[in-house]
Amino acid sequence: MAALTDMPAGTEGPASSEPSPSPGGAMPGLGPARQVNLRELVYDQLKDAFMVGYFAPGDYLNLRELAKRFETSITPVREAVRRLVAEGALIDAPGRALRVPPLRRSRLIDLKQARIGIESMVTELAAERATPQELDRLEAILDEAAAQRPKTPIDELKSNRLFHFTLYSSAGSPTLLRFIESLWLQYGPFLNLIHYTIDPNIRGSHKDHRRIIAAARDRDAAGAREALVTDISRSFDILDAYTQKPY
Amino acid sequence: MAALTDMPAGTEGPASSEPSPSPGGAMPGLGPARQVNLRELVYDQLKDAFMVGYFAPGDYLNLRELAKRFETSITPVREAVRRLVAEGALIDAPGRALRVPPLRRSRLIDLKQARIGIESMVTELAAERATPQELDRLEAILDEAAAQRPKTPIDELKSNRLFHFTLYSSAGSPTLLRFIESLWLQYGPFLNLIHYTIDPNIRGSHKDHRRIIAAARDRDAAGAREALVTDISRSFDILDAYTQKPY
DNA sequence: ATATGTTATTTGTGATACCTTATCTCGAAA
DNA sequence: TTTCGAGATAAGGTATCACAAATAACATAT
Repeated sequence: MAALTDMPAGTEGPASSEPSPSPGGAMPGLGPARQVNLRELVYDQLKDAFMVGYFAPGDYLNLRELAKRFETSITPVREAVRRLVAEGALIDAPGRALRVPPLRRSRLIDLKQARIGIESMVTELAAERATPQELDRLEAILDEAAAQRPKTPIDELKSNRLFHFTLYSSAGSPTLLRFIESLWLQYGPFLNLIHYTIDPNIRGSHKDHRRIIAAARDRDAAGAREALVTDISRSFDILDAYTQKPY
Repeated sequence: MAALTDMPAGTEGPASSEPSPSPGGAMPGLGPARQVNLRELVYDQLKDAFMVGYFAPGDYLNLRELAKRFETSITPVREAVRRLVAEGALIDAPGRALRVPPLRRSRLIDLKQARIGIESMVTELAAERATPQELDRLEAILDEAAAQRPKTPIDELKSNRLFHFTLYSSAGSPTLLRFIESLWLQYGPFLNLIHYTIDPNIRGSHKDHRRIIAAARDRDAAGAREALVTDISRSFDILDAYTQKPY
């Protein structure tokens, strides 16, 4: 079904919500206690799996099998999977089957174009609007990633993802941010190819990332955009070469 | 629950698939007979409802009630609604409620920005790639709409939608097209305000549409983009004025 | 041996019952 | 009169069950 044996652990979310002042004063700070539903839990795990390239293009998914893995009934799995279909990470294949979109050159081109178009737009916005604190935070993410060692490919992916989405958040456009999530979800399965078929040791794009931050500090939107386009283009070029090679 | 009494009828899809040559020769041309599932039917109807402004910002939806209307169990309704949530047309409101996103100025600005950003990008692509036949088809859509009379606001919306999506299809980017669908879905409820609260007789944007076609014929991507931005901006300006008025 | 009809199995889809939680209502206490 | 909490009600979430379609495996006939 998939290329790996174990499902990756979910991303550890941002610490928690701020502790509210307790009414009595002696009481420990308590926060809201809302519980999230199974649908969300399953979706989040599947999303993380996609983002790190757990699934490969062309893979078939099976509701009952997933339900067994998540130890739930198929209902929450079904809804999570349906959402992934809505986001383009999965498609309805002939015969009621659920499938990770297979590798097709035209799709790769389309995705690349969409990623560059939207993410560069959002990068420009972020360059114009990011506060110095936000830029420091971005810098810290890169420093942390650089210091981390040993660094697995998954670590690399996670810090890369963290950097990009932190950047994009500064643009202040929830709508476009959602689309970018969808794009990364669709892009994820290609990472599987990069990891397990092409080159397990592709170098990160720290240079480009630093350039983006520097440009943003100068409010140089065009410069930030340019660096971002370079960043995205690189990963797609690797894949593009792959689609031309005979299997 | 919503502003209207009856649900709008679904858009009549493109005629059908081409008839395949029959094996015997004497047999009438038979086509594939696949049936679509209830989830899709419900979703399509809800989508159309959103697109024509059937729901107003802030409306609450109720699964059981919808199921009664569609004469299905809540399961297909639930999945259709979940998809709409994934697409941003609905949100999970406090208390497990499903709600059409309420009108907020920041959201309006974000949507406008996203629509202009993405749709102008796709318009440029379409201007560069559209075949003469496709441009003729666009022209025909406008002619047909102009000839139609009497023209209800819904008719106006439908031909407007047909024009835009036909245009965008020429860009050849399924990924971006999906995002635009999502944007229109999110924009839909604002139409409700325009229709029933502000001005039921807003004039169409045929001028801009003609300009887009003319620019595309000249392969003038920038010109097409400019006309499109004008087109989109107009509708948002009306709403923008509304958000400043006291209710 | 190949082609074709049949059966079994798998799997997504739809319906339903039950559970949990949020909200509302009403009444008792302050 | 106001406040607060118990109970009632409603609604979404989850688990199951039943169904239908598709596929695969099997068998039979030519």
